[in-house]
Amino acid sequence: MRYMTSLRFIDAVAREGSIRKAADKLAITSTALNRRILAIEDELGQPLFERLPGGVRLNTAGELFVQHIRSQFAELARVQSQIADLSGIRRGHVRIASGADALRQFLPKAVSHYRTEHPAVTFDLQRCYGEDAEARLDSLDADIALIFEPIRMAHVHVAATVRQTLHCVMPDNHPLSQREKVRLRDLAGHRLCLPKSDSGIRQLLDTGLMRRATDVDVVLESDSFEFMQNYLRFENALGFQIPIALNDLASQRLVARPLDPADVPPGTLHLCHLKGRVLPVAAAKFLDAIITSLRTSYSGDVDQ
Amino acid sequence: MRYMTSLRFIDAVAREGSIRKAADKLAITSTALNRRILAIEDELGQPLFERLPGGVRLNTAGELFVQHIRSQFAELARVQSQIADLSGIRRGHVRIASGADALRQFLPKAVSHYRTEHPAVTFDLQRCYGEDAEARLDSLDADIALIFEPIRMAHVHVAATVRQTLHCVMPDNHPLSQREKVRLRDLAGHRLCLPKSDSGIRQLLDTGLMRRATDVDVVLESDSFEFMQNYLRFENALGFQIPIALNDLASQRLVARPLDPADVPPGTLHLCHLKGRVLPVAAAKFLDAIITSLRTSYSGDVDQ
DNA sequence: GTATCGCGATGCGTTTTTTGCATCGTCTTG
DNA sequence: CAAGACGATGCAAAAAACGCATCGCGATAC
Repeated sequence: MRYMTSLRFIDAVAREGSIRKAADKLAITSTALNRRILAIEDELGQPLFERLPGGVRLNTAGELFVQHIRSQFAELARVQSQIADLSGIRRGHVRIASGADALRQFLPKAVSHYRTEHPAVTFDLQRCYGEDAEARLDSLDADIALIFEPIRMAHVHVAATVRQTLHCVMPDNHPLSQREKVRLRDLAGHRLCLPKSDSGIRQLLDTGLMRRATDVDVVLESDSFEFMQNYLRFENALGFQIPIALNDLASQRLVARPLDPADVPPGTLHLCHLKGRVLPVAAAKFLDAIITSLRTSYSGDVDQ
Repeated sequence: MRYMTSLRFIDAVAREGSIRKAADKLAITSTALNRRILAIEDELGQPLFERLPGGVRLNTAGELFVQHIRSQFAELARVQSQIADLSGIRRGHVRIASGADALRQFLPKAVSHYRTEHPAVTFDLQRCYGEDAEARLDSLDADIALIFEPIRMAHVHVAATVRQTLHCVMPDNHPLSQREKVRLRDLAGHRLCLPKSDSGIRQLLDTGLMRRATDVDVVLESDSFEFMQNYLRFENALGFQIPIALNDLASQRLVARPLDPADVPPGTLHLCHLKGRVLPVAAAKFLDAIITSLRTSYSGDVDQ
């Protein structure tokens, strides 16, 4: 939308922290950009940026205004999506922030399936660490977030949750593969690969291990399950993952066994959007679709 | 705000139902206006207006878009007000839709008092009949509405209510002026002036009269209490009003006596704004102020 | 302490966009 | 059937936005 150019520019400057850098990204000269900002500040009656020697930074008024700008973008997108929906062809753009878990297996399937039905809908998948997913909802850089334990920020709305029992992943010839369930005390004496401590899986494991004071042999920490998955065979070690992130382990000659819920409480995958926000049609429908799809895959474990 | 010009134009065309008429009002030529609209429709990828022989009319998409535009205006006003508030100036504009009742006495006092404290805040008082007040909230033409019985539309939020006992107004030498309270049966044999049937007062009276099947002598109906007030002495008749609308009756040699609540239920004055809307700071503060002021005047009868 | 570098602001000529005028085609109305 | 009002469009003038060169200022490097 042409008329929003100045607003987009301000948003860009706020993000870059420098008029010249933003101008580069926007492919205009810094003078043009500078003057647009001065013009808006003039109309508003007060500055939006503090001028620092190394660039600019939003002041309080600017903070408010940029927030307003972003919500306008989101609103416009919603209305456009709604209007497009009128013509029968659903078009639109869905921006998803997710941890690595859902990005592995579940989201690729879900997105591709949705796109076969609505080819005019495009997607933006943002891989997030820690509470970044929630932050992106907040800054309106994402419409939907899939977060596995825990929810830290107050103003996200959880549309649905999926309980996920932690699984222990191991080579198919590992002694523990004989068992149906793995208990924490079984882990003693085996080599473990753990996710890094900011991951939800790790936190669940830690509380379990803490409670049982189990002595374990952690040989490796990584935030890439990809890596771990390929590593396990070499060391004949144990990894951990939740069902939603598990794809065909068989082809890699791995198996997954659930951890006893008595030892490690099941974690929760949260499907969220920003509280109080009305999602664009495309995003709302996609959210519906994945909730339905999760309900069929994890029937008893989905709550709305 | 300059960047909103096109949006304001679209809003104007939607209201006027004709590009040429809107262009006149906006003091530009119809060609310029026409082209702006074509440009936006082009960007949006679909038309917003149906072209009729006598002008234009919003189509469904346009309906959605104009609604979006108006909410953007309101949002921008709110943010501006909030930003202005930061610098301590507290400027702003408050638009109030009200029935005649509160406009007589209460609002003039309240507005003038508020303006002594915040001289940079300006006001727009809209006198409304029937459900027009609610409609103006809905179309974002008003920030606050004061409505005396009943609330008809679903999407107004009632910030506070004031119970108002109906009073009987009469010349100070009228026989009924001797009583502390007036009962409905006392009205028999006296001449009555009633407000018109779409007024809240009339509806309360009607239900009361209906219930008691009281036989009354209605000599006059008017929707102007001003008129009635000046008329009562001539006929030695009885009028009806709620306390908030009563000003110095003494100077006109009139008195007011409450109707027994057993006969006529007390009415309710509603202080409303649009549900889900965040009011501009100035409007919100003013609303707070009048609620506080009502609380001191009608202590027991104010609910929030 | 000084030179240098990067930043935002500004004057000025140029380019792009917007506007107004004249005019067209269409539809309703008398 | 003619008159009037409406929105659309070609074209020239006016206005706005832009890019270039340059200034002043503060931080940083040496």
